[in-house]
Amino acid sequence: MAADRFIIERDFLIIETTVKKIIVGFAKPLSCHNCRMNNFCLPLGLDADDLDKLEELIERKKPLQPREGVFFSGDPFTSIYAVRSGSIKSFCIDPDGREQVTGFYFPGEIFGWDGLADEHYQNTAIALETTSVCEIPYEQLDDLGNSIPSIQKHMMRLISREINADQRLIALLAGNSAQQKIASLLLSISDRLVKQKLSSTRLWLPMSRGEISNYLGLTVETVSRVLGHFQRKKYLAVNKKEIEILDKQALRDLMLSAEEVE
Amino acid sequence: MAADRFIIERDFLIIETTVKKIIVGFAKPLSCHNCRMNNFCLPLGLDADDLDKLEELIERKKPLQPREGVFFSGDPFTSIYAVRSGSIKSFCIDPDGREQVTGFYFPGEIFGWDGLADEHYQNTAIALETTSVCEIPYEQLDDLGNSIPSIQKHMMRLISREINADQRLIALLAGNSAQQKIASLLLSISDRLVKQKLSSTRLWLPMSRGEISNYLGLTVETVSRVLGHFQRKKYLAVNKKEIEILDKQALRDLMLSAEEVE
DNA sequence: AAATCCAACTGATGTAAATCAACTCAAGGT
DNA sequence: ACCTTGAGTTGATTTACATCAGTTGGATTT
Repeated sequence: MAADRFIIERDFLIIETTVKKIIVGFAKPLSCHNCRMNNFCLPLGLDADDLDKLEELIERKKPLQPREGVFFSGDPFTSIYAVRSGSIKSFCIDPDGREQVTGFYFPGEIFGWDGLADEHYQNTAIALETTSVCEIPYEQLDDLGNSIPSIQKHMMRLISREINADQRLIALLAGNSAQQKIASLLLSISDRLVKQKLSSTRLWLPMSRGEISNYLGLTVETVSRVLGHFQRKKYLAVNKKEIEILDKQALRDLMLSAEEVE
Repeated sequence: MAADRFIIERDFLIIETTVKKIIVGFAKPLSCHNCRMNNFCLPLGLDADDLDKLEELIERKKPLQPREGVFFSGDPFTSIYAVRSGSIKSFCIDPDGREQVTGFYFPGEIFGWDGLADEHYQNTAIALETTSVCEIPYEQLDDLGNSIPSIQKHMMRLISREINADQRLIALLAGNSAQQKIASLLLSISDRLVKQKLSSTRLWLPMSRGEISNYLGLTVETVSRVLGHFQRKKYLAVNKKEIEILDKQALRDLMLSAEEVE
């Protein structure tokens, strides 16, 4: 008990007790200027002046605990969000009550656009791990867009990115085998980790096997078996949620053709 | 040969010869005000003044022949399009060269947003039948949006609709059986025909079985068999591309639960 | 340290849909 | 009137993945 102390990890201010760590806030004042992600997040392509104005409306919330929700299906649409650190899963509930994962979001990626059309979020978004997000109130963003055309244009481009991502997923789901789906997801996550200046080959999956299988339209057993198969073929080294990509080219090749013989 | 004459069908001016009809243009000056679709197309929610300004930039192109392209994957992004009559299929080419249908668009629906993010269309869009579209040059639309906030807001809402549609398709592809996928598509098309003030039960599919199967991640044979099955169960009457929905509730029930026994 | 829990993995079996292979039929061309 | 072509359907067979049924191992509780 006497051992409790404050420490700093990443951007977080943390109380470390003998048994666990509790994130209590940010270690330093946050701004897009000093954000690791500013090269491809919301600020991308904005000049310093516009960025300053945009900054004023961004609210940095206190970090989310794992499984904590950002917004829920049916909530009135108020804001879009950027992942600052950690990861987010977004999912909707089918008419028959089943959950369907529609996306995973990593640092620098924007989520929440789905609520714009009818002013209520269609999806629920929850943190997969300890996660911090930047909230951008839409009404204010919209006002800013009306006075600064470059921000407006930028915003449209960001929404369109979501369309592109969704359509890539559609193509993946409609026309690929279990192996191709999983290879594709791993390569996609790997690419996105590079943007965080992390290793492209050693990755840590924040989501469970169940969440992966749901996202890809498979079962947990199949995901498990395919990962096992990739490991046996020395494409991967798998240790629970830790994955090392040993042969990225083999995974890429898998996307292009039917699998070579065993 | 002497029998050639001009006739008018729908909005089209047509030369009728003894053997075939050729569409040569529009029968009357076109405007959103007199468009059958104005209740839920681009104009939705705009007041008369704003609509007038929007109208000025809309180009009504001469009707497209079946299979004719509107834009092609890789083309520079210039415009978005609204279907005025007929239907459009949009598709992309996978890394491995396969075609993947990403959407079907019916009158009043907008397509082309996918090109916004990187200023080149990701998809190719072609007419499934004789089709007329309204072209809205994006640069001008954007300028108009900058001076008229309501148009801006409206535009964002339209893009978000595309996201919602794509995510519904993701959920359909990831978690449903062949029967559920096909039931869902038919119900969706039926709903959209109602907006054209057409029958919700007698419908004509402008796309081939191959295009349906590709869109839903199935094979032509499966589509054919499921339609046959639905016909035997008296859910549908199928005659090539003509479908009559006999038991809409049965199709809806299919979406909610595993199928009842044969 | 034993008991509980749950995510992940593995094996045996079942099945929905893919694949392979005809066959039908309407449309167009010669 | 005959031949070709391609979309659609139907049947037989195969297969990839789901389902069912344990087992394992790490984390949490008692």
